[in-house]
Amino acid sequence: LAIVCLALSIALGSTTAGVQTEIESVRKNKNLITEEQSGPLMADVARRAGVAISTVSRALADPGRVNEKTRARITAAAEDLGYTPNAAARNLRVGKSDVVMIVLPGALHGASQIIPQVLQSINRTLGHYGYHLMIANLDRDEPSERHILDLAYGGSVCGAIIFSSEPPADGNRSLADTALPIVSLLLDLSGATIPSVVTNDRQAIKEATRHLIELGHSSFLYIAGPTGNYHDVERYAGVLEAIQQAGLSEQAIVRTGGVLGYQYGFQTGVEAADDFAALSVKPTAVIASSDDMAISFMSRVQRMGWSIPGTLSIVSFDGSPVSEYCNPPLSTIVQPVEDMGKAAVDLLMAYIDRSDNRTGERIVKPSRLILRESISVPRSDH
Amino acid sequence: LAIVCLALSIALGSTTAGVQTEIESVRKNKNLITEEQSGPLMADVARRAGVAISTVSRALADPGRVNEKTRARITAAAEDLGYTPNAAARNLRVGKSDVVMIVLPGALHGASQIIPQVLQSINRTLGHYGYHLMIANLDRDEPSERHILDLAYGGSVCGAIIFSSEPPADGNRSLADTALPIVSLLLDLSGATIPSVVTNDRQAIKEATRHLIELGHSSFLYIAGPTGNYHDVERYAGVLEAIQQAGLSEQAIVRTGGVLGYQYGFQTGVEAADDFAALSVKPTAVIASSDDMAISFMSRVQRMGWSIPGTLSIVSFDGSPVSEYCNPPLSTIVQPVEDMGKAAVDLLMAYIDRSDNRTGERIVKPSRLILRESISVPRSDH
DNA sequence: TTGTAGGCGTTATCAG
DNA sequence: CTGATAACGCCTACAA
Repeated sequence: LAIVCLALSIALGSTTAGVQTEIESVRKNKNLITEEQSGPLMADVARRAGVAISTVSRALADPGRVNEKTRARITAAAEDLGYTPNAAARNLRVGKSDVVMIVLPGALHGASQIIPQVLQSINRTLGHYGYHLMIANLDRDEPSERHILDLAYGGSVCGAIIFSSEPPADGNRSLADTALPIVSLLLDLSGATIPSVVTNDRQAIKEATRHLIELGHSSFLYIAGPTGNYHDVERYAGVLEAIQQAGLSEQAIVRTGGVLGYQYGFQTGVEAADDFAALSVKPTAVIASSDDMAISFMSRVQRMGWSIPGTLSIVSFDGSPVSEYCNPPLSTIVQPVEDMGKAAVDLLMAYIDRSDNRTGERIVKPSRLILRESISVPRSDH
Repeated sequence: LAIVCLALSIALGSTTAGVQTEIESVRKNKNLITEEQSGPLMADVARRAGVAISTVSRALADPGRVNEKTRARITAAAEDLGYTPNAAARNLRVGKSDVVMIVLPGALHGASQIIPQVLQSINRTLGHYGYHLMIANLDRDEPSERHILDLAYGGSVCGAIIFSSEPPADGNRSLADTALPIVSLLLDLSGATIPSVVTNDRQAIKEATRHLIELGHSSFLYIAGPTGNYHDVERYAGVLEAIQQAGLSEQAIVRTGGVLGYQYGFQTGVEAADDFAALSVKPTAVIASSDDMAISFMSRVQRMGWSIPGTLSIVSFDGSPVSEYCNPPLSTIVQPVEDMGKAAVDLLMAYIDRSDNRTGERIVKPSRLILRESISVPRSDH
């Protein structure tokens, strides 16, 4: 006990002998075993300001409802003691926490490049609202999913953002079935009544494809992300629409990739390069569903002797920062990740505040094609 | 109330009429305003299993100290009801939370490439210990730092990992002064009695430099990270040691970069390329303190007509996944990020469990140079 | 082995 | 405008 108070008085710096006894007296009847470091309590602040605990609570939470003079005394006392309210106690009392969790996919696929940006944007926006961010890594195994669900069902979090993955579930519980406010980011789950913030995958890649067609390309290699994945479905559909509207048939596209379970997209790009090499008749343009794939594909294909964009044009999806510094600089569809992160938080906050029942709202933040040197007119040797 | 119970009985699926009344009766005297969704309570489980609340608590926390038969009844009841303990209540009672926070730097510098890996490694290891991970984004401004300190002082977290940044502080509080267990990751803060998990920045880059010297290089461009930064200091020192041991003078090194405040390292690399172009006598080798810098530098310098490694060799630091797919593939010093993340968690857990006073322990996980095609013997035209 | 009772630090209701 | 008081849901001596 002496050590605790000594430390405190040192921290407080100066004439704090009075404080020491005050705190000590409050602590007298505490269980001596549990007693460790925990900081000053609201009771300590109250004592120092010469008011009741409840008044301190009010002064701190709702400064309007307390006399200006006493409020000043109280905040001063709190400041002096370095008081910080105990979050667990508050959460327990009000039945709600101030943390939101983000569920990240275990395998990053193409997403690895943009995760730091998304996290930063989300966390910053949450901070603005006074909330904190908890990470839940979604390895698709039982203990990991249970861990996540415990957070939701145990009241540790008051909302969740699901990043590019399906809602986790174990035997009898599922994130989707909770009353917990949820927003899906990147994946469109609005059909399952989960509000979603997405980009226009299909439209954006359709326009990129149309651009290639206008340049004269008529045969394509499409490098797919994990088959069946929402993004894969949407993006391939976009390519197909452009092809068909140009009067070409689906035969104009060679599909490769599609393997599930790679940690990064790079491996897919490497294999796609081999697939390309094995083709008897080579497409003149490549559409990759992530920058990672495009980057490793380019690297391997250049090493095999093809030149980009001389004999092969390439465009991909993500807009990762590194794409600008590839060789050649990569044409890519830039996702507005910061916008999307912010929008997801705003949407989630709206659901939390109004405690609305969930609707299948959907917000679309358009992506935009950036043309760089990886694209040109097709080679003529074919 | 009826709605709540209806939802519950639907969720439970089958013959739950009895359950409904049980839960209802427990809830009878709850404040009807606060009442929202919150799941089944321990009291509900106790009632259903026909035992006292304390017995349920024991059965769940310490299965050994309860009769096997009643334990089975209790876990069955908990399972049926989909019971998940309330985290806030438990934390309040035991005076400790089960979440650890990671403090991330606001500006990512070179770190952007490895953050997802670190996060994943840390979160996975924490999950193994039964802990959760909270993110604290360290923008260097007052509200943001206060936000972080509230987490620590409010008992929201039971430990912190500081990733490549200085401990945050506001007026009277500092993370470093807390009794909170802290581990520094990447930055060596062991001198300030903060246990640290680091890599051998100096030694690793020294060996890389020595390798360049052995190939015949004797003039270098060093692209620095933010000046004064720990990594910058260490890495430059490593380069210098190698140079001097080879009998060369510090004049053999041209320094560039060093700007603080860039979000990514790419910008630094771009400027370094301009600096390189402006030099009247060109170095034959480049040492970049992050992959980001090296990548954008290569891109720009190649565009200016220099070939790599023909006229210029380059090596950098980080070992980001993309480095393998650069053009040419980039020689880089790979940091064992997953190892380091795991080690940081293990170390933190040790401090939490033993509630040791902090010592200045330091764990070094060696980095390793990977040689790829961006390095060769120097051009002879000089 | 199980039940009873008290308290963790807040907030919110109710009188004064 | 302020003070006393009762929960919030769980854990843990202590008693049975």
